[in-house]
This record gives sequence, C-alpha cells and structure tokens, in this order.
Amino acid sequence: MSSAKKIINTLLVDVFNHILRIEEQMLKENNVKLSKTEVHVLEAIRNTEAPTMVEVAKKLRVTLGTLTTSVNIHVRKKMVYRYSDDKDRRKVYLKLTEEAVKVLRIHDDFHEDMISSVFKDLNLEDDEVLMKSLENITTYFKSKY
Amino acid sequence: MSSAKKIINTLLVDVFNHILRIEEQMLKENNVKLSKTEVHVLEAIRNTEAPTMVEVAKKLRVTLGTLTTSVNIHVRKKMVYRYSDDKDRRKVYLKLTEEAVKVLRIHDDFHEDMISSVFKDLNLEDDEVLMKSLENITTYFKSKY
DNA sequence: AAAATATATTTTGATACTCAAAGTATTTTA
DNA sequence: TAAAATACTTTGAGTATCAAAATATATTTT
Repeated sequence: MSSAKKIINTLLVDVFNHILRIEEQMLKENNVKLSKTEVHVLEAIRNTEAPTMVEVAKKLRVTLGTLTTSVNIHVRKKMVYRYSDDKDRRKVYLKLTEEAVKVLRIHDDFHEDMISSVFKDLNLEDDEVLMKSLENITTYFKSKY
Repeated sequence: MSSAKKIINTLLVDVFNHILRIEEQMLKENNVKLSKTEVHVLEAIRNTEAPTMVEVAKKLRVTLGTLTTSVNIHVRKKMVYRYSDDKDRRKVYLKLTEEAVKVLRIHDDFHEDMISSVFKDLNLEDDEVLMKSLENITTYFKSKY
C-alpha cells in the first residue's frame, strides 16, 4: 500500500475506533448508563424522517429482529416509546422521550467539541479545497457501496 | 455545526460505520463464517509482536476474560492455537492457523481494493496537500485523546 | 526456604447484541 | 376473496462483553 493509501486507511479505521472508545468513556463519565450501541439506536431514531421499525433498522443496517429487542430495552429504560400508524396498522413508529433527547445532547456536544478542537488546532476552517475533497470521499463511499 | 465540520464528522462516523458493514457482508460473500469481531481478533494476533493473552487483549482493549472466550471459539474453529512459554509457564501464546492467514488475506485485499478505488476514481494520488492534511488529522486524534 | 505478593490466565455468572427462521397481523394485488 | 407482500415480533442459538472469583506459576519479602 502506498503511503497515501495508508493515510486514508488509518484515518478511516484507527481514528474511528479511537473515537468510538473515547465516546464510550465520555458517556460513562457523564453517568449515562447506556452502551454506545444503545446511543446509536437513539441517534438513528432521531435522524430518520419517519422512524418506523423498518426505516430505523435500515439506517442502522441491522435486522428487524435485532431492532425489536433493542427497542424493547429502550422502552423498558423509558428512552423510547412506540406508537402505531392509524393509516397502516402494521407500522410501528418510534419516538424519543425527553430523557433520550437529553442523552443525545451530551453525545452531540461531545462530537461538536471534538470536531471544533480539530478545526481550531489545525486551522481547517478556511480550507475549502480540503473540505471539497473530504466531501468527495464521503459521497464516494456512500454511493459506491 | 458548520458545514465543514459536518463533513469531517460524517467522514469519521458515517463512512466508517458504512465500511464496517460492507466488510461484514464481503466476508459473508467469501464464505468466511466469522464475524467482524472475530476477524479483528485474528488481526490483533497477527499484529502483535509477542502475542500472549495479555498483549492481544491490550491491543483489542478488551478484558482477558473476554479474550479467553473468543479464543476458545477460534480454537474450536481451528483458526488459532495456543501454546505455552517454556520459560514462564503462566504465559499463553496465540498463533494463527493457515486457514486464519487465508481469511486475513481476503480481508486485506478488500481494504486494499476499497482504498485503491477511491484513489483511482477521485484522483487522489498526487494530492500532496490533501494527504498532508489527512495525516495531520490522524495525528491529532491519536495524540490529543 | 516459607510466606506474601504479583502476574498470567481461566472460569463463572450475568447482560447485551446479533442473526436466521418461524410466526402474527395487516395491507395490497391478482 | 384468495394469494402475495409488507411490517413487525418471537424464538432459538451463538457471539461479545464485563466484573469478580478461582487457579497456576513466578517473584519478592521476611
């Protein structure tokens, strides 16, 4: 692998793993007693336009069965509730409770702070060329695979 | 969050998650019946100088108990074997079987291909400025946190 | 050298995460 | 209206994870 390729590989793999671990620790420090998987479920619900089971499972790329169990846990912990569609009674919509919104805010702040410090320390803000390139890489991965 | 920040955040979080799923599917398509976690254990064994339980667990950042169970599974699947140190009989070394080496080769090829196609399609190879920036970002995350 | 401490690992008990396949309920299509 | 499709849950089973207790061996202390 060329050194340029190694850089991208490292960025995508090592850095991400690193961030995930920091994230987990940060949640623990903030007395959020949810795992990172659980937080990702909350995130997926929030970021899905019409968050039915199918749509959220698709976003998380897990099976419906997996999502059902994890939503059961969230409902027990009062982080999520289910309600059904009047028009199509097969559909189950998911909604976050106040508590879940609060947890996500902690999570978001962490991300915001993390990214902000990269920008500040590396003076990235004005680098339009870099941003364009990164955007291309992102788009590439999302479309190609 | 500014749009530039969003781009970085997306690259680091969404893209990586995406890659993980693709990786999993690719393994399945290649009839490798191991989970991605299992492949990561194999990788960690390969990338550890003197792969004792302690060292590999450290690299994976899991407890020894966790590693014990996952090594048990690998041994059952004939991917890994244990042998002990003559000098210090408490120590257990791990070694990959031929089969495991083969699986890792599939995994490596996937990564290589993936990165190569990004480079080719986006003409990244000669972009020294971009590479320098990405390297800075990587270094930043590794050192700061 | 015996006792105490430290190190390396496994075992145990418990919970979470995941999937595939089977089952249930509802809606759409033929 | 019967058949097929869709949305979801349940079931059964394996993997993933941890903390704490247990085991075995090595090192240090007295």
